[in-house]
Amino acid sequence: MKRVTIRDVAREAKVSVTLVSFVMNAKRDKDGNLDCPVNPETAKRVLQVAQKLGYRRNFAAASLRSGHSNTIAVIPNDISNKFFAGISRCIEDLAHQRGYTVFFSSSEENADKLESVMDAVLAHNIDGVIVAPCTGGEIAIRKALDSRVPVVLLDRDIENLTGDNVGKVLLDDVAAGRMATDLLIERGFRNAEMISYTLGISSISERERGYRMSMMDHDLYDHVRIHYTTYGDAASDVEKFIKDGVKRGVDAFFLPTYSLSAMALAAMKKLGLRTPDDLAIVGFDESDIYSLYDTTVTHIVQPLKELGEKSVEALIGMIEGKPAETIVLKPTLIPGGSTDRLEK
Amino acid sequence: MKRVTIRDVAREAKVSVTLVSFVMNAKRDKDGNLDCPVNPETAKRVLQVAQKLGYRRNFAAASLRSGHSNTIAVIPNDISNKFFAGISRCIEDLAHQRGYTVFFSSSEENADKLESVMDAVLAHNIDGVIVAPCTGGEIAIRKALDSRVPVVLLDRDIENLTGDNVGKVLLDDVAAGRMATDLLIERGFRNAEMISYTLGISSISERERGYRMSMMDHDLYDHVRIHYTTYGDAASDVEKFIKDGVKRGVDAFFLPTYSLSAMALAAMKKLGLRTPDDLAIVGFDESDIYSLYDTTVTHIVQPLKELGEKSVEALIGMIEGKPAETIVLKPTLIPGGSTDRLEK
DNA sequence: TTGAAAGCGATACCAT
DNA sequence: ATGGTATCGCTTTCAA
Repeated sequence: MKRVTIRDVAREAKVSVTLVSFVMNAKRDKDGNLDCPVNPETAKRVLQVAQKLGYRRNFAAASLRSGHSNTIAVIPNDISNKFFAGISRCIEDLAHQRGYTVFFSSSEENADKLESVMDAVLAHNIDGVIVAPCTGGEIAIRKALDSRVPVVLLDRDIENLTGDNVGKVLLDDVAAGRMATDLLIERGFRNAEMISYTLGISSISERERGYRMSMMDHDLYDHVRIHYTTYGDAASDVEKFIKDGVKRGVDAFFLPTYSLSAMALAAMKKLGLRTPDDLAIVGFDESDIYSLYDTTVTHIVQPLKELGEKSVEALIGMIEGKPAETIVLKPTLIPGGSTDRLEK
Repeated sequence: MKRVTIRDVAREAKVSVTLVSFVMNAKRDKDGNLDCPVNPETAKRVLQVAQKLGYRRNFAAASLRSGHSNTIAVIPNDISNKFFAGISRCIEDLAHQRGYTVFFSSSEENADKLESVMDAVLAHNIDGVIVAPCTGGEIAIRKALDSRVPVVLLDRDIENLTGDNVGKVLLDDVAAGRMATDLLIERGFRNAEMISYTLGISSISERERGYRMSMMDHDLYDHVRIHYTTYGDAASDVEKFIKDGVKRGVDAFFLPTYSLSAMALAAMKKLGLRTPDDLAIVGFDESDIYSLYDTTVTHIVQPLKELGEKSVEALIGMIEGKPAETIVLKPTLIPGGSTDRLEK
């Protein structure tokens, strides 16, 4: 089955290739009419012939000639991460609806991988990129900007990256940290500590900032303590932090990512600690485990759908020449049993 | 910054575009030498100039001319599904290593969506497709085959789809169903039932077959019972099945997918039932909840890495002209507390 | 080992 | 409203 080209359609419909091209690119307006300078009769005939012959546009040719591809790339830091799995779907839905194809490729929290993905992206004439940058990702992102490809930073900010080709869709991470800590304090857990990653990523450090601010506001400066770990060491470190913490009289932990939350719950199970009796817990992001753990877990959720959709809108806006936007969305706190006030 | 083309490089290096093309496409052999009919000196110069000018191949042009794209598409039924999130990464790693770019797009368990994704895929000159078909996906897949694009069916079989352009990488689902049921019976849970989807998908119906076979082997024919639900109704149906089951004296349930497992555990929590005391449970696929639930949950895991890698290998093999393969991999059973033998 | 030139299949510009 | 044609950047003969 040889490939059907625009020329075959033109010949069969007895019109020029130009006409066929017009028709194939015409968008339907709300009345279902083709909005292009073509006689409706002719257009209909072309459409029928195209259908009959099984014509399919050759993207490579279109992209080569026009310089754009109607394709955007999404580069999460980790595709198997529940947060991004959810967001991906929203991004894809909206982008598709706007006539864009979406291309996913994870950076796996690695700057070199991000750079190689970015090279592929640029080689593919991709019109715009949504990226959750990993540490050191600035170089790769500047490559895109140098090639005049607009970028939306999703979830993680790089502060000294700005310009009319850089949009941002972020969570109000300070508010998230504050919310979590405020709740703990209000419920009587005044000795609340935090476990965090030494990742150098804006979202996490802002959550830390929120925690600190809340503690200060409540005159608990002396109790501020953030324990740091890395991806590799987290499992054992978290267990250690919790064990030591309980010994020292810590009554609550705030976990600013899903992975830390899961590890904390696992560690508590292993250590035979119960929540909120031995330790109150505030986790992050949505997960089945929060509702199925021995006690339901209080956690902070991000507005996935909005994050995804806003980033697509911002990106397509930029592709179409609108100025870059920075959008900051609010988190929500879902209370569970893990922060119930203790009877004294 | 205007785009640098092969011609710019040729001019600067004082060679023909042909030479540049050769050099840019040459693969390095194990000694690091470029395997192409070009003087090593010249090649080196070309490479340097390309580097200096910041040359990047224009994929659209290459693909238009050569007819292939070194790109494969992966179409899972649900990208936010943990099983596919894990497998995606393995697929991407290996494909990338083999010089292919990977393109993900979910069918969301919807035949129309699959068809539209497939259209996009075919329009993009994609060299091959790995797909986990949803019900009714046969039409879309035949489209690919009609265009001579090789396909690998991953995880789910369509039996009457065969040919030298159709590879298959599947789990031995009958064995999975058998394993689960054998374990239950061996541990004394003879009144084991199953909850399943009316999806018409091979993997699930084969798991049912395994369950039935095991029950028959143990002369428990009278106890065979499979409850059916749909995605939409699952949450409430599962709860109902479990509640009724316990009343009727059912002592175990086998849940043949992750989502059913999660819902069963949630339902039990809600109904105040404990495992294995009130009901033994065998779940499917990996999840944090299996280790963090009140009692650890026995479950069956699929060899994600192998599934991913075999499918890439099979597909690339077909792209390069090798015959199609069918590969069936074995599941593993991870015992947990949810099937502990009850003291009488 | 090197180069010239012919397309791949669209789009875009300029005519009509 | 419709058509002619140059062109996008590369790969691929074929010839030197």
